[in-house]
Amino acid sequence: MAGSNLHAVAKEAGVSVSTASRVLNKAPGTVAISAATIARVRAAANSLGYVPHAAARMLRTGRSRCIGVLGAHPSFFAARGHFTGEIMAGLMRAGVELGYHTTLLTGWEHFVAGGDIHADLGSADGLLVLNRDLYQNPAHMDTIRRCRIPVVYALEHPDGDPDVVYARPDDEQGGRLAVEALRHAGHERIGFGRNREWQGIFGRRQRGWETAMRAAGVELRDDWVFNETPDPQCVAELGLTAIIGANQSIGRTAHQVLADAGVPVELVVFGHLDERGAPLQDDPAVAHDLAGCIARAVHQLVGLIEGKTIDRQILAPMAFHPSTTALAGPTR
Amino acid sequence: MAGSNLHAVAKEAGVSVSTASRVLNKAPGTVAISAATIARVRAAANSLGYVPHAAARMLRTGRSRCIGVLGAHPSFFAARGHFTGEIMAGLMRAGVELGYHTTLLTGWEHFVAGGDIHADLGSADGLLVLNRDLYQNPAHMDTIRRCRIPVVYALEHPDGDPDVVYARPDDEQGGRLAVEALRHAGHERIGFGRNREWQGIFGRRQRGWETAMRAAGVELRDDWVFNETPDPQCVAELGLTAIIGANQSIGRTAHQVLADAGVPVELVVFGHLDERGAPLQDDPAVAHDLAGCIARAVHQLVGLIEGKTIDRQILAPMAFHPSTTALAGPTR
DNA sequence: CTGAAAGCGCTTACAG
DNA sequence: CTGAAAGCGCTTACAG
Repeated sequence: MAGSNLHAVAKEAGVSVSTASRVLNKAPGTVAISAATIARVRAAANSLGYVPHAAARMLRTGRSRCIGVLGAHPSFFAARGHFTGEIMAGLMRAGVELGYHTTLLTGWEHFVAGGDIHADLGSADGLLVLNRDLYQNPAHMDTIRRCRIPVVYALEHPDGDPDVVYARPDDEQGGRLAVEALRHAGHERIGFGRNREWQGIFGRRQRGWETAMRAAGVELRDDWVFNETPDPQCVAELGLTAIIGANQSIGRTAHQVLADAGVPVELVVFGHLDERGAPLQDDPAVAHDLAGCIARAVHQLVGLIEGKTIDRQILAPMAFHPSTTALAGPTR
Repeated sequence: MAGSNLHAVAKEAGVSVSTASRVLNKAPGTVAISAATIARVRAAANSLGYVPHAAARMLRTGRSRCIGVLGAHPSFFAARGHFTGEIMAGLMRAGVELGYHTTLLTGWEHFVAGGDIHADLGSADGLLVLNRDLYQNPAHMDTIRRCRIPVVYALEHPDGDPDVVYARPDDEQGGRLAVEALRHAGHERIGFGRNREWQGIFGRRQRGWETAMRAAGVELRDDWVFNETPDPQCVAELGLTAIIGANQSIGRTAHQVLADAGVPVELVVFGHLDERGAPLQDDPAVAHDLAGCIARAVHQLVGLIEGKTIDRQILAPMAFHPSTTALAGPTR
């Protein structure tokens, strides 16, 4: 790199290495140093383009200012969709804010193959887990625990453990929001479409729907929930006039299938926002700020690393975004 | 981490730290060590769960086994599309193969804001540039050069510099491929649709189209290329029977606009493959293996870092993927 | 074939 | 207010 080290800076400033280190590292006021010394060391560091050697610092302090991100299998990242971009945006934003690096733990594949992730985690001060396969496997969890570094979960997280730290969208509240929007437009009989993926997230969205529907005094039946694609005849018989899609694709498909079968329904989906906060889908949607959520998780993690008190369980509220055309009322 | 160090391993094995280090690091046969010693050190390291301290090793060797990835602004990652996922997949694949970590240089935003990226690059052995804003700015290039670490470009790269190292899809060959496919179906008058984004990539695709068309003896005119959306009347007058879209969105839109105006054309787009190598779009497409390309770029970079001889300019061939329905011939 | 020693660059008690 | 010294864990000439 730049090549100059503390020794050179100290020499240039005419002070000892210790003093140079103190000037450059200690928060002003924390330690007594003369103003003249401070000025000379700063000037020397500047003129030499001094950049602290990260490895040396880490060896000494035991901190790398680097967090590991345990994502999913590459094929997940390679899946269609907006997902990865939001995650990246959140990671970078928080990294810049906090002065931390972000390492993709490329060892993940080794890890799930029964390999040893210790080497990969070795230089991370903390671990951000974005992966639900992981914590559902006790052996994997044990491996992570042995690393003895703070762990924060985003997106999905182990349930029922009060010590777990996470930040995620409030999917249940999102489900209630979707019901509210449709009820406001006059709908009373509202179905819920999901699939068997993402049990945690889709499950919470469904629970929100259930809660809001029950609160509105609607008698729910199991067949108001469909998997993947609804049966138009069944929807017609149940008299559903609207559906909520646990994601955009499920909602879109269901909407289309029903329309084609002459059973039109109104649709609200769970969707995404773009980087300017505008909804990414044309359908009316309940959406979360995923990038913001990831960024908050990183803040939690750095808080843990640095021993600060933090909110250990963050639920980020979702918001309803109407489409360009207002929600229509029941047509049947 | 695990807490045990070389010292502990050496003690357990009854050898010196030097010997333990040699056993654990030198390639077998490189250095003379007795078989018994090797066995004892290996056993000790295993039983203690020894993991080398990355920072200490780096401080000593000056190598971090970590490469920096200078991507784009988060808003780019957050854009719709398949892009980021393929990049991630390529990075992870190569990282695992080569035993290198991958650091997202979160300092990019600081960098373009005129900040100093040295601190971020400090611990990277090499730099992968995925960003075209960067090398078009002399000041940024200068900053990178001062880091004195090897640099490899993927996706886009500076033109005309014979020393530059890159791996990217062969877009020009892809353009020729698209023409071939359409000519094979009987088309002779083939237009090209692009926009003003991605000058480098779209320009090369266009150049491939030009080359193949000229080679086929077709007299090209400037108005066979349209920006964003074609003028149906113009297309009809020119007698174009097919178009090539520089990406899927441009191609799709143009195809639709022309069909709506009663000027149907056959369409081939530039597209993507999913992680199993299947095309991601319904239209007939010329597609590249972007993840593979990124992985090859990482291999180049690690080759440079480790002083091996490498292919300095890699052009990965693209392939034509017909859709489920074969290409139709000219209809007008 | 093996070990003792130096040193990578930094931070931090400790001693003035 | 400042400096000399120890030591983080490792690798590698150097000397046996």
